[in-house]
Amino acid sequence: MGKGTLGGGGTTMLRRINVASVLDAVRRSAPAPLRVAELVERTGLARPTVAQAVDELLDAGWLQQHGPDSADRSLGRPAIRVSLRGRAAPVLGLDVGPHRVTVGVSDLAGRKLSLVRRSGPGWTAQELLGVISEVINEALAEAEVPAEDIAAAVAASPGIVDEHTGRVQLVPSVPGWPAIDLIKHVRGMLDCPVMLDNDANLAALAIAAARGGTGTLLAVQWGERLGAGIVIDGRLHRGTGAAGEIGFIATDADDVINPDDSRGPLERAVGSEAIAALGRQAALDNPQSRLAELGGDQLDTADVFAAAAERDPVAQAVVQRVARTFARALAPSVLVLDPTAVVIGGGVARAGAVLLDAISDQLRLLTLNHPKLELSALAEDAVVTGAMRMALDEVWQRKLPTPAMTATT
Amino acid sequence: MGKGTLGGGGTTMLRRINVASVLDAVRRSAPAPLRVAELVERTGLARPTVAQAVDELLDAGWLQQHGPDSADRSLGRPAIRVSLRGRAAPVLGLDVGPHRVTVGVSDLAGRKLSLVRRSGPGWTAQELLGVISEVINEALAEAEVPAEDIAAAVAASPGIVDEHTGRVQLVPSVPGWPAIDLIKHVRGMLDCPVMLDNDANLAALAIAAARGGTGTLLAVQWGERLGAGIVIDGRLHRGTGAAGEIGFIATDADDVINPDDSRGPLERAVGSEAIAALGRQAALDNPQSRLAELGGDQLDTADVFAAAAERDPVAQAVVQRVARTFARALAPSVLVLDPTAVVIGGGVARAGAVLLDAISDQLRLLTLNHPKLELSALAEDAVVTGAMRMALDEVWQRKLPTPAMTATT
DNA sequence: GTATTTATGAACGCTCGCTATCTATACTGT
DNA sequence: ACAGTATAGATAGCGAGCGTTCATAAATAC
Repeated sequence: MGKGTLGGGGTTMLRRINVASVLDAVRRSAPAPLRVAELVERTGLARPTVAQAVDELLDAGWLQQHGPDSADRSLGRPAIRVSLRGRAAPVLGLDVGPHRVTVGVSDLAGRKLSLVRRSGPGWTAQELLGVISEVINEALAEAEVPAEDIAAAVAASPGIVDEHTGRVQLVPSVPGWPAIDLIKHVRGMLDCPVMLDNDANLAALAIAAARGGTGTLLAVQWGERLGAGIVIDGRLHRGTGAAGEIGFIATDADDVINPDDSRGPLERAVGSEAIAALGRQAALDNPQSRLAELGGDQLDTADVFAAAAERDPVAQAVVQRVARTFARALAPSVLVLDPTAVVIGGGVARAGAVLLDAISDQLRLLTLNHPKLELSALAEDAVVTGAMRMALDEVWQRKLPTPAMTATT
Repeated sequence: MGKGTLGGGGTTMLRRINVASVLDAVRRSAPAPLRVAELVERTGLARPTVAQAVDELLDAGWLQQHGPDSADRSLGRPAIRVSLRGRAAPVLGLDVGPHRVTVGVSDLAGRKLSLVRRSGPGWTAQELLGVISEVINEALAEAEVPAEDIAAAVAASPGIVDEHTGRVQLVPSVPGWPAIDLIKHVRGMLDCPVMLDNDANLAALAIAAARGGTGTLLAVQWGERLGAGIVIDGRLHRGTGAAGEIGFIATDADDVINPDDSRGPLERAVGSEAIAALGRQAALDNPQSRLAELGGDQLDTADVFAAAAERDPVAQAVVQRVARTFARALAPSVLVLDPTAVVIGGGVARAGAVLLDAISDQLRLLTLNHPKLELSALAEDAVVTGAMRMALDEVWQRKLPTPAMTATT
């Protein structure tokens, strides 16, 4: 950094671009190590250029050198192979909910270094901050990463999050929640860029990453509340900040949103609470049914799906009704977005094929292109994984210099 | 172009980047001409670099030189000023519908050079091709642009368009429509990249461009049929190819899509035909009303809105019902997309404030963030304008070398 | 043990952009 | 009318980076 060629493009920018190009090539093939010759081929650069870039990246700690692996025996002199040194810039993801705090630490290549969960019976806002600190420290210790090494952190919170101020706008069902300043708290521990985002958004990001780069994904988080994240070609769609709030979709012809109510019509109709309530009612009306047997007095959402899986007609009717309501609510968005896939995660996703097939049948009647309908394979880790993913994106975007022009407004 | 440094990034790429950077700066300030000193400031490059780039661009015909304008008298030697030479790469936009063909030619800076419309009473597919040729030639003549100069062309067609093959998938109400190969026909006349896209998409692109760069736009085209285009931060959202098909949103609790029917439930409920039908029925039921007076036997969509504007309660009830149905259908998508603005264009948009206010009232009851609701200012030219816009984007994307890395998959 | 294959390392020449200097032009003030 | 001054354009020298080429090292196959 001898000369301060601040904004524009000089010859030193060219070097940075090429170094970035090499780093990017290594990243893409992670975790497989690459030979220099392969880098030459993939980047299209000349060998000395690549070699120089590799040296620089090795010095800076972004790459690590592998000894010639015994398995890779070819003719000629064995090649030096390099791969991403994940610990160069580990990132931290944080999933905060009223009843559970999860923290994950990931290395640059996206490998999980640690994952720590802590559940509790509903903390107050003050207690929560203490728990968060503890869990973060545990996760750091397990990953053997010092706090000051963390290059970026992303926290997930329920509710609508203002992307820039990092404040929670719409309140989840915890008193004092919007008052706590998660970003400030985490930044006090980590000294790195800290971002906050909606949990459904982050889950969507994780699922999209697992599915591969392109296409449009609508990822629904379905539990007590209902939210969705939209990922288009790898980028999160935020709208003005409240995109994906499917919980507030009206279900009845006369439904109206009450802004003071923290739950929306669809949540009241098919949230896990509502499903359990429907089940209880059906069990009361049909005391002989398998559903009534299974559930007993404390009939649960899971019981409804279990009974339906056992072909209990009463439970099946409930599932049918839930699926119909959900599909009718979602169909307009599917028509408008025309997503490649719709993935359902969250607690209700554990219902499995019973629910999925019913929704699929309904959705097929209401849409033109029928997107793939799947259950999230990531289960409850989706949100933390997405948080780590977003932190990773942040680090890479900072490191791989987006060529000046595109950024220029 | 001395050495064929094919893919990678050498020193010649650097030059290209800088030239592109200069060109981009000129483009942004179009149509205002720029002094070299201003270019130096905006690009952050050194003066000799800019000077060389300007020379090169002048030689290549992308820039044109202005004499020192008398108005701009400052101290010192008068500066040479350069601006975009629009005719360096003019583009052509084409809007083809069953009853109307519109062709526009635009220069690089987005100035319209010509716009030719031709209406007819429903051509056959074969006649249509002939009409298209004629109108294109007229537009070229009026713009004084030889056909071989056109750098890109985009055609708009109703129906769902496969982005890559350029085939129309879903059939509009013209026999033989999907059989005609618009792209092939136009390419035969122009010898340049020709693309085909959905008309609602292109209208959305035009409206988004008129509104300015960022944000999410949901642009509804509301006529006999209903479609919408989605533009996110200047980029069109296509989904798997059929995004924005709001015409197929179900309106009644028992609606189901019939894939063989070319019109969807919402179109049957609130398309301009349906509005007119509702009006006729209301007039029959209330022969004394202003609506019945206005419309007479041949009651029209426009009559309904005219009567409503004159505060005829019968017509107002019809408008209210249409607005309610439309808002209920659109609300879920507004919740999911959370757009910055919803703009309504197409024939029904001529209804004006009467309809808009009614929709706005309904939508306010059903969404969290209330997007701006507006009527399209572009009226019937939206589609051609969008087609030209997209052709322009294509030209610029080809000319401003997207730096290798971002493009690499 | 020799030949072959593959990867590494160093030296040369090219192009490009930046800094600094010089020249050209027109307005302004006396 | 003439000199002063301020701004813009043209030119030369410097430094940095990339690409090409040649020589060298290491391991495998015959």
